[in-house]
Amino acid sequence: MSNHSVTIKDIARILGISKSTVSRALSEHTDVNAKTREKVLALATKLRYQPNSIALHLKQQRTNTIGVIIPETVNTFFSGAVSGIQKIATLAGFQVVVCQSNECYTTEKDNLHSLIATRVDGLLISVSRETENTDHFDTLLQNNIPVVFFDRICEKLDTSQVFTDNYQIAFEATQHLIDQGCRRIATIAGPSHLYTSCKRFEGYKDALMKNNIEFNPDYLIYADFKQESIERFTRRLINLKESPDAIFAINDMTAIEMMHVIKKNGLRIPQDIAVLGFNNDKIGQFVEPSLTTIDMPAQDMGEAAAELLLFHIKNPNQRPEKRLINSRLIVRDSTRLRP
Amino acid sequence: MSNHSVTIKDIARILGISKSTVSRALSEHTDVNAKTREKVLALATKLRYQPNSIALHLKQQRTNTIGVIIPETVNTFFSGAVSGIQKIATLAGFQVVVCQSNECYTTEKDNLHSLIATRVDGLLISVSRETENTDHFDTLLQNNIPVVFFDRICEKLDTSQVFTDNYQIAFEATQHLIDQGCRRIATIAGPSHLYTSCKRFEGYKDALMKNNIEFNPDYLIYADFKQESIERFTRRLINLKESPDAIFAINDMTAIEMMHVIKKNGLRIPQDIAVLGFNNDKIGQFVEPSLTTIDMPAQDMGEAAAELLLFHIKNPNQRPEKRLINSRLIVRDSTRLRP
DNA sequence: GTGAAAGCGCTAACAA
DNA sequence: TTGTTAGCGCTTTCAC
Repeated sequence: MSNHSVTIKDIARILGISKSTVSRALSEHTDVNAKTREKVLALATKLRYQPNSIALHLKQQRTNTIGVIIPETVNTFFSGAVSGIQKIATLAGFQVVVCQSNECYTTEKDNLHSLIATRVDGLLISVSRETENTDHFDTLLQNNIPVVFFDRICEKLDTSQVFTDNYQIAFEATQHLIDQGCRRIATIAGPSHLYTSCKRFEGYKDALMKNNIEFNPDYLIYADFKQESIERFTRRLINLKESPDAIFAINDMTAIEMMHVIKKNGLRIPQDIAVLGFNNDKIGQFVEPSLTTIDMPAQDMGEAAAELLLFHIKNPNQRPEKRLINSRLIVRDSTRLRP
Repeated sequence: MSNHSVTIKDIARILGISKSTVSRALSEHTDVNAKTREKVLALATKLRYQPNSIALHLKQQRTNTIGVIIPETVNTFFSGAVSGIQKIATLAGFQVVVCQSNECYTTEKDNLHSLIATRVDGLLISVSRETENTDHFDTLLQNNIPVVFFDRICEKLDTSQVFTDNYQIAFEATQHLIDQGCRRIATIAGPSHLYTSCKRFEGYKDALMKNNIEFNPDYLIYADFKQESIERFTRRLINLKESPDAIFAINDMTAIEMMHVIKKNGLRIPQDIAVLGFNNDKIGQFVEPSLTTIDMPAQDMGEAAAELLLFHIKNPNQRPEKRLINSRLIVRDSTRLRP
């Protein structure tokens, strides 16, 4: 039985004035007799009056809440992004409801519908690995619900988006490997319908092409991370007749696990195989050799996405915006072959 | 301009019946003429009617939302716990609002107040590292707002709590080090007002005592993780006249960083110094040597805490419950000295 | 400067 | 079975 919370009605009754006067006194806006206001304010604090936000929401038809759909929290990139989102949201007096799709298309749909049902004022979305069809997002556009996609965006949709230069940085990373003397560069690719995977793969291929290195399909691993273990496909790579001299992995955890397998098999890093990660997890500095990686500005992306969303919430009929956030290559020992 | 959403009023008007009949038809509960219901349902789906949950909340004085306050998301333990919470909440039709205290006392207070202000139906809390004074939580008890503390609990408060056997597992881990032949066991302790730190330290000390090993204050490091770097205090340990032969670290990240420093200084693990972590982060398997650690059932704790909270939300005047979830020691190479 | 009344969308007690 | 009415807590227009 929650403490029978005090309402403006109670205050009005006790003070012998009307609800509306109390409301006005509390809202500080309209003119109301200084003495009346004082009395109201005094009683309000005495009674620990707390405005009922639900009633406000109903009145204003807004919830001061933004919904977030991400693949999974237990991924430092996304938890970093969420931190950025929360920071901006809190500053603006908004709550944040976070849902995880667990990389699953149907869960993502469910998340979306439940967030819409609870009437969030806007959404921040990074799509799941499984999401090919994006029809479920049409509701947002149709109903004019503000939405900003970030990182794993949907290019086709005419909404605001915040993303990194996946193509550019993958190109740069591949070029770095080539500059170190690597020629047989393996990579792990996510599903081609996923924005980030697709762009990164293009950057990788174009870097090869620019350096007149033929793309070898044997060096491409499709990671669905479901059945096949990282150990298994790392072994497969190592055992190729012409085994790769570098691996451009999809994230740091995968890179580190691969390094582990490579070392177990008696190969040296980077001399026999150079390894390059993605994400700049803190741990990359402490493994041996330290891991070359790409720093993803997770927090910045979250902040940018949240700012953009708040802008759209406050200014309903603005055109969508695209915001690019730069990532950067961090070279460490796992790829250092030349001085 | 959000799409002028349809209400029961619209349906009623179009069908020429009353709002209440529409409400009843939709709620499937009370008896209403089969044909009327059909018509209502048909029109509702045609118009894509979505009940306005805000109105419902106002009516029912509940929000179907639970608030969560954790130190930080970018910590695999807490993000794991949040996953467990979300799983249970979703199943029960509840939303989850997560706030981070960033290990900061005042932020925790702010989080608490903003969650109370938005009228969450209950709270799940793991206190910040800075939180010594717990008076701010009294509001919850006074206003009868259901709350469950988890992991970093407040023992004094008469509320439900979910925790692991910190004392027991620290004892066991220390005993394991002793069984490996270690005698000079260093440890890193968090603030003594923090439940987990305190219990773990007691377990550590009691294990020493039971084995007639005197506790050496030189081997105790107070980690506030603010000014002093892990590198610096690892060095300090190594350079002691009688340097430790084992370190029981506070979490896996710290353990791994310390391992890095130890190896850089030419010492072998575990021969010169054994290292034991806490958390069972995935990465522990892939570092060299692989890291002995303690598996914390993060997801399980989150689930248990959420279940308990939902129970209290549904059954207002039940007594608080304490729930213990077991953790377990995972022995790997970083402490393996004897067969 | 203040009060009365309507209304946000919904449910539920009471009448018919 | 259905309609009327009141009310959840708040803001806001319109009188006075």
